[in-house]
Amino acid sequence: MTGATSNEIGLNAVIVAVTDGAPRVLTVEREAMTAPALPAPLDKWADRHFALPFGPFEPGAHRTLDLGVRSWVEEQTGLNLGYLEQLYTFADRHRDPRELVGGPRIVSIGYLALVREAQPHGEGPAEWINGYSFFPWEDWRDGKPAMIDTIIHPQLDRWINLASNAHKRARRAERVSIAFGSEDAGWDFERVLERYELLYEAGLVTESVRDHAIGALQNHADKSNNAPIPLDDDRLTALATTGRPLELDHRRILATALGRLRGKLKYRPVVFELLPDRFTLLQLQQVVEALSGVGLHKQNFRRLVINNKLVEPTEDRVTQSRGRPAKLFRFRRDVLRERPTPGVGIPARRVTG
Amino acid sequence: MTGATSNEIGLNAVIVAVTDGAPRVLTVEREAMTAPALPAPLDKWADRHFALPFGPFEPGAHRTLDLGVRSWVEEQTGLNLGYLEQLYTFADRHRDPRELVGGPRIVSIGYLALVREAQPHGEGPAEWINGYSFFPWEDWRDGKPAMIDTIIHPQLDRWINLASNAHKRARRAERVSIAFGSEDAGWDFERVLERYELLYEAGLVTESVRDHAIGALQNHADKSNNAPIPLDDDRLTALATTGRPLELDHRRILATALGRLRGKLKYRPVVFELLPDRFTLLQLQQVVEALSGVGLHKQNFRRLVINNKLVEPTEDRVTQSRGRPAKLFRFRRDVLRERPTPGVGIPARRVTG
DNA sequence: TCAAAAGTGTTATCCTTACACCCATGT
DNA sequence: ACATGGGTGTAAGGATAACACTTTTGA
Repeated sequence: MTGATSNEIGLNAVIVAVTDGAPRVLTVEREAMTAPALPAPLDKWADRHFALPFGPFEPGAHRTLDLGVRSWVEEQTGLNLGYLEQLYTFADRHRDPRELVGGPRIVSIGYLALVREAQPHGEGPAEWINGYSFFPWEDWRDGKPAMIDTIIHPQLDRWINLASNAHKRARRAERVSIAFGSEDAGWDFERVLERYELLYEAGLVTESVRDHAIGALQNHADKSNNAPIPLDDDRLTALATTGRPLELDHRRILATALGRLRGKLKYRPVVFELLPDRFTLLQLQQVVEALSGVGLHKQNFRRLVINNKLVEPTEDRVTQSRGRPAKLFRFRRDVLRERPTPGVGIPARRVTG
Repeated sequence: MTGATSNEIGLNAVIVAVTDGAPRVLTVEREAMTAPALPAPLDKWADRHFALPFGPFEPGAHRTLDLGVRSWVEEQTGLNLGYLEQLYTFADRHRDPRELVGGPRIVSIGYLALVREAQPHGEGPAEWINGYSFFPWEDWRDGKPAMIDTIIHPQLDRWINLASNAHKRARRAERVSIAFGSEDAGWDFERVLERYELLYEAGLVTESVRDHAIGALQNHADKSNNAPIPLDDDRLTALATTGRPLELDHRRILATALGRLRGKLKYRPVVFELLPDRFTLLQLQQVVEALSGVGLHKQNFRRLVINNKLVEPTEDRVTQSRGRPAKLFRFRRDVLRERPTPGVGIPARRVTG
């Protein structure tokens, strides 16, 4: 039994903005907490280590968790958070490997914050990073990413076959087909977390190799007699393409956030938290596309948001645009009172890939 | 500053079953943590004090939070939980009033569990209680509860007018109309938490009076110069009809659970966790009705679940029924693989009230 | 004049809702 | 026979998705 017997509460914030058509996530750089030597194609991540912003929960100072997050985010980055939502509380054993050397169990309460633009931060080594550099398989705006068929699926198939009996193979196959789609199903863009967890379990993300190396593998389901996953060239190539790692289980927290945000788009008007007061319909569409990771059908998108009375036109028009000047719209706050679930709707373009 | 400077982690479980057409919640009875003298119509709650089951999080013994919940629930009640989902983490100052006398800040991680039937518990003073006795205004199966128009709305209107300026009154009015519906909006049965919080703030539930009496009012927004809410006869009558209180903020946790469960019905096949392996469509409908709190249109409900391929018929039929024997159906697990959001759909009957 | 974007119109199709009706069994 | 619940048919209305097309600007 390696379990810690005390615990500590931390707060983690996933702070999201959308700029230049990409979802950006605020990260902080810091010295690595745990840096085992990693095999060659993964050493590109060896120099700099990024984490989600985090801070302690101080019961004496913080009346609520929300206020706690707001307060240290402002201190650390100068950002004044608008929309803020509790995500999930993470507390798995060994999520912080310092437990292995006597450290306490760290319970982290994850938060999702949306800010209007990626202003530069106040002080401290914070940096806005494109969200899809952590999840390259999630961005379908230019069609299905090739890596899904060339790399992920073959590796997952191999992982399925490494299970120790037919029943376990079937379970793995079912999970893969739910998470990554199949003939009859298709891609469900909300299942970000399920996909990340599957890749972690299948040993296809850097964190998985790292945690394994230091004896702190998160998912213990595989203590069973499943065959270990050989670290051969194919798997190494795969590992080099599955995106940028984060410290501890922060990429899992980020996956939780992206999945939640994608789900929420459909039934709550959260996009507007990321847009200026007045915006064009194209801007609105591009923000939705950036977050949902799918390309949208322009005409139908416009009609949906207008028919659903989510926005109202203003008198003004954009001038310095490339084509015909667009009307500026604003969010119609009254929908909140009128409709139970005022989301944006995701009329996806047919995927050509 | 009355803030505690240390904290402790607890786990709370909302354990739900549906029996005899009512959603049941497992509660434990215990000596009151805080029992101020309450005005007359409220003393019916003075004898016995109920709370949600809770237990400590033990980092040494519990590999994950989920496993922690499962383990002490089994110990305390003998129940073997099936479906289990993390709800929310509660940590507001004074949520446990023992903080006022030097106790630590208690951070509670709330869980929702669904069990197949309300079997009697193992040991300990646990009891299954009808969920709507905590939220009488949430049960619309026999039409709109009269109390909404006769009691809640008048009292909320009064509360709106107690705000100190026009802007605050407008904010309150908007919140009321979103939570409780209005001409253009209607009742959104998922907003259970918003409604409970509004009633708490407006001083219309017992907990609000209790917490005020001991100086631990949860929502501090009203430290402002809003007029206090007079505790006159009308308000006392209202308080006597707004349902059974729970210890601490457990009714808030319960409201969170019910809201989440109602939302989830629509896009995840969670109902089946509450039903036996094989069931009739009427049973299925009644469970959905019990949870969502609305009556459903029989024919359309049947077609929806069948067309959506959520269930498949078995060979067997029920025999001891009143009318024609019904086919027994079972959950079609394959939908999980086939459709992204396999929920039940809520084709409500027109409300006649 | 052309590219780039804004914006309109029109279908086919599917899903939902509502209503009407018949069927099988126990009392 | 009739009450109770099981079960089917159908048609109207609305929302969505797919398509084709026009308009207004800057370069």
